[in-house]
Order: sequence, then structure tokens, then C-alpha cells
Amino acid sequence: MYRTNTCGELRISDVGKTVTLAGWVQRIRKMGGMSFIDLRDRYGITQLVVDDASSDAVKEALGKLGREAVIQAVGKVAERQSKNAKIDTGDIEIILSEINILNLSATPPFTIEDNSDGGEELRAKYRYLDLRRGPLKNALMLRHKLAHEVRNYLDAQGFMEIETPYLIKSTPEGARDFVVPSRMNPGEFYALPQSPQTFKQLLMVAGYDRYFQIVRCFRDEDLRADRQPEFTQIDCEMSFVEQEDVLNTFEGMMRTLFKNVVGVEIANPIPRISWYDAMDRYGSDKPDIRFGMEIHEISPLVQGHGFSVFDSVEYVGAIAVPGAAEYTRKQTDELTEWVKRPQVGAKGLVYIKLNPDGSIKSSVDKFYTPEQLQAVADAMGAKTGDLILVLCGEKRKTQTMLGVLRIEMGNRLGLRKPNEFAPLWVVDFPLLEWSEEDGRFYAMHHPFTAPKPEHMELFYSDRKEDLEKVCANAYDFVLNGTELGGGSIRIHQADVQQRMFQVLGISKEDADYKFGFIINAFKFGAPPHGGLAFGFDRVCALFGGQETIRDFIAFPKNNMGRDVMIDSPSRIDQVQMDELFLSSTAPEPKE
RNA sequence: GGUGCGGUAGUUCAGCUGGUUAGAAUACCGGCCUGUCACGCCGGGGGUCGCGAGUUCGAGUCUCGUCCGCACCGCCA
Repeated sequence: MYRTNTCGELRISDVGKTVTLAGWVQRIRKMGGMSFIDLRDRYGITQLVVDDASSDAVKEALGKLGREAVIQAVGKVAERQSKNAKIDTGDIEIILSEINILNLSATPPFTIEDNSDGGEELRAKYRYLDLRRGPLKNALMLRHKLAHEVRNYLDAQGFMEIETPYLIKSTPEGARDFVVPSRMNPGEFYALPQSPQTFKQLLMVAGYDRYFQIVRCFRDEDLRADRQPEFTQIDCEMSFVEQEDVLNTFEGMMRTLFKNVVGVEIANPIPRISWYDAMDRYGSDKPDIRFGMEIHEISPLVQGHGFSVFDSVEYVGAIAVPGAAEYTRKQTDELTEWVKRPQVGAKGLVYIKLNPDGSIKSSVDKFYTPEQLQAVADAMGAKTGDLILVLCGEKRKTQTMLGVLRIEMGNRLGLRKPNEFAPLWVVDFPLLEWSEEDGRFYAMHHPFTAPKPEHMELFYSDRKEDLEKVCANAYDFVLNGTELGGGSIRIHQADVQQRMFQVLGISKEDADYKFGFIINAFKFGAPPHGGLAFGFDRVCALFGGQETIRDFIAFPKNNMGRDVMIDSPSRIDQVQMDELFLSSTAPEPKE
């Protein structure tokens, strides 16, 4: 037996016991006649003591030790003379009678401490060392705990976890597929799933009316702090349900996670907002509702007064920033520059200051009387001391910019409190999205999403305007401005599905080629069904209070989709290429 | 595909308008130290200034190119 205890469990009540610990040397403090070793494993740190009374063998072993050496330590638990309140085992120490060096370590390239001196790149290269550090250990423990709670909850609700294949068929609708060549089928390729969407629907046809899976998904798109090429979803599907049933089930899941993992009670019920309201009021389909500062359309109040900038546009909208009337000219100029950056894309910014003394000062005083500006303020519910910020242009674009500005002002004013959790269901999404570029409709969610039953007539209309109005039985779970999950009630009738492909401009042949198996399956008694999927990595990051999901994945990829530790992707040799009938026109690898 | 920031000791960084032998902290090695817990003190070794070209009497510093990292835009049904 290598150890009797872990490095995190011994307490004052264990004093007098002879124990054996095993772990990594965190640090050695040599004081001359006596030395201390901090021994670390994933459970904690325990202090070991070597002094003059120690055996020669122990003293000799001590001399050979360096940081991160793996040792087995035998000794007696003793109460410490001076305790350390910073660690759980700080009341005790082990008086060593034996040290067995199990393995020495090279000097690590960065310090294995909570606040490491290593940069990101270096830590990525030595991920297995980085994972020894407290913050990453805690992140992975949180992930495990969340996964465990998800399984418990869904199991209790009668869900079965069923695995679906990773080698599937490319369906070039949506994100790019990762593709895998098939040796036994020359010239043909598998695709890795972007989600198990079609398989879970087939499981519904098969009668497994409550399915879930914590499953890896793959998308070959450019990456971000919250986007990895392979990521994990909590993927769920239910039969004989309506939207209400799905929302209730997963509202319950999120409530349970918050309660059991971080001890937080979230809103009950979770508020709902239609996609249209979300866009109009927050300029985003994933609003952060921890603070107000809602967007108001003020076009009718400001158009027709001779200010050509406002008169020439479709939409004028504004937000009232609480208590910001005291912003100086320099600050409003800086804000103007901020909204003009390409990331926001506004042409300019109009402001109206509701000064504490009751006066009104704006950047458009030439065109409007104080009474007219006051009317704008009143219509928005803005108060004395507020700063009204106005943008104008095309409706949805301007709303989106106001949404970005709203979030920025929320950040600047500290209104986005990290310890506050404001969940929200966004519902009633448009079913279709018109692409001006391609001159066709795309499914806003995916092509299996069902139109709302009351919109079925519109769905069969040939007029573009009608089709744009069709709402989907789709829903997103949003928390603090982050989309954590989404789903829909699916189409289960073959004729409706065919109509969907028709609207999307997918020919019958094309549909058969890409989705023939599911169209066919739906002929054999497909039950009404629907589901959703949560981005598990994002859920973890959010519970862990981080923006980036990378630390919640044991072995993540970098910005370029590379694993710098194993140095992948990499070239394969000619034999492998030939075997797979691949030829390459790729340039030589970069030095 | 694009924008911004960064690349100097094992590591994290400083290094001004171009100018002697490129510094600090930490880590590492050696010595001293019996209650430390970021121990302390003394000493030591350690540099292709990402790479390539250019400007210059002279480049870590300026210019161009290139590679790498991070963040963002496009993209992500």
C-alpha cells in the first residue's frame, strides 16, 4: 500500500497516528538543523518535518529532493507548534521516520503554485504541470460535480444516457464539418458531429422518449475565448412534450445545479421574453437582465424637426445611463470614439444630459428645444442626473449597437455583478432568416425546428414577408448575457419537413442525399418531440465565474485550433496518405 | 480573411529621443541558519533580445517581411 491517507485529510484528532503519505514535493524550507517539506496531492498539502532527531536515511533523502519530486513519507502525526490557518491540515505535521523517493523531477518550467509565474503559452505546452495547480484542479472538480449533478437530475427524471456515433455523415448546413477519410471506402469521408441532433431525433422515433448525453461535439470554425473546436454539450430530447414541458424540465435542472453546486436560489419561475422583445428592449438575443438601461425607440419624437441625420434613417433609439449626466465633454467624446470603433460600427453618438440642476444639455441643441428633449427623457422614463445616449440607422443594426453600448455602460458602471445570477428564457424566435447575400432563407435554429402551430398557414405562404413572420417553437436559455443552451420542438410530420426543405431551397434530391435517413424514419410513426442542448463548457465557466472556457477543459486547443502540448494537428506520412487515397497540395509546414 | 496588443535570462518583466560590458525579481546551483509556511542571509552560474532582410559609423530600440501567442471582428444552422 502506497499510502494510508491523502495530503488533505489529517486533522488534530489524528495526532499520534503513524501514517504514510504519497505525493509531490511542493516546497522545501531548510532552516539548518530542521527542515519542512510541503507535500501535495490533489486533496491538499501536508507539512512534513525533518530535524536532528531524524534518521540519517531521512536526512540523506532530504538532500536529494527537489521541487515536484514524488515521494512516499512515513511518520507520526504531531500537533504543530505554530499553526497555519491557510491550509486545512495547518494544525498538524508529520514527524518523518522514512522517506522513499519514488521519482525525482526535472525543474519545472514554471512554478506550480496558485499564482504561477508561467505565461499562457508555456503553461499550455506543459498542461499536465499546469493541471497540478489549484485553480485548474478546482475548475475540473467543478466540472465533475456539475456533470454528476446533471446525471443525477436527469436520471431521476427518467432520462436515459445513450451514446451516439462520432463518425457520421457530413451535412454542410451551418458550421463547417471536421472530416475523417475512410480507408475501407476510398474517396469517401465521415464527418464528426456538430451535435447529435439527427440521432437523438431517431431515438425518439425508436421510442426512447427521454434521452440525454453529455457529449463531445465538433465545429471547424474560428475560435474564441468561449469557443473550442471540440466542446461538450448536455444534449437532451423528449417525446410527447410541448415547449412548456421542455422549459419546465430544464428550468428544474438549472435550478438544481445552482442550488446543489453553488447554493444559489435562482428566479422561480425563470422569466421569459420573446426574441422580438429582447431585440427591441436589449438589442440582443441573449440579454443581460441584471440591470435595466433598456433601449427605447424615440424616432417619432425626434424625426421631422429638421435634423437630417435622424430624419433620414429608419430608426432612432436610446438608452438612459443612470447618474452619468456629469460626464465631461472629454468623456462623451471618448464614448463617441468608442461607438465608432469597427467592433461597434456606429457613425456617431448623440447625447442628452439631464443635469442635476434641471437643465438639459445635448449635442443637438441646435435642432431641438429643451421641451422636446424633455419629452424624449419622459418617454424613456429617464431621470434627472441621467445621460441619454442616442444612436440611429437601420432598426435591427442600431438596436444591436445600442445593445453593445448598453453592456459596455453596464460594465463601466459596475452593474454586471459577478455574484448575481439572472436566468432568462428567450422564446418565439423567427423560424427563418433571410440572407440578402444568397437570396434565400436559412433556418435560424436548424431545419428540423417546428413552426409555431398557429403560424402554420404563414409557413405555407409563398410571400417572403409572410415567411419572415413565422415564429418557431424554439427557445434559448440565457444567463447574465451568455447563451448557455437552446432547443426547439421539432418537426415530426414528413410533409412539414418537406415544406421546410422547400422553403430553404434544398431540392428533394439534396434533402434525400443529406437527410434521407431521417425523412424515411419519420414515415414510421415519429412521435411529437423536442429538446435542447446546453453548452456544458460554458455552464462550467459561468459557475466558475470565468469568461474563458479553456480552464474548464483538461486539454484544450489554442486560438489556432492547435494542441501545443502534443503539437497537433500534424502531417501524416505518405504511406498513410496513400492508404487513405489522399493527395496534398498544402504548402510545407511553417518553421 | 481582417484589426489590436505582445515575443529580451528557466520564468515574469524593465530597458527613454538608436550609443560603454543588456538589468530586476523569481527560479536554479553552492554556503550559513532548530519553528518555517512567499522563511531569512551570503555567494554563483545563466542571454541567438522570436526569425530574416533593410536603414545606419552603430539596432534589443527605427522600417519591411515572416513565425508564434492572446483578445476581438468576419465566421460559428
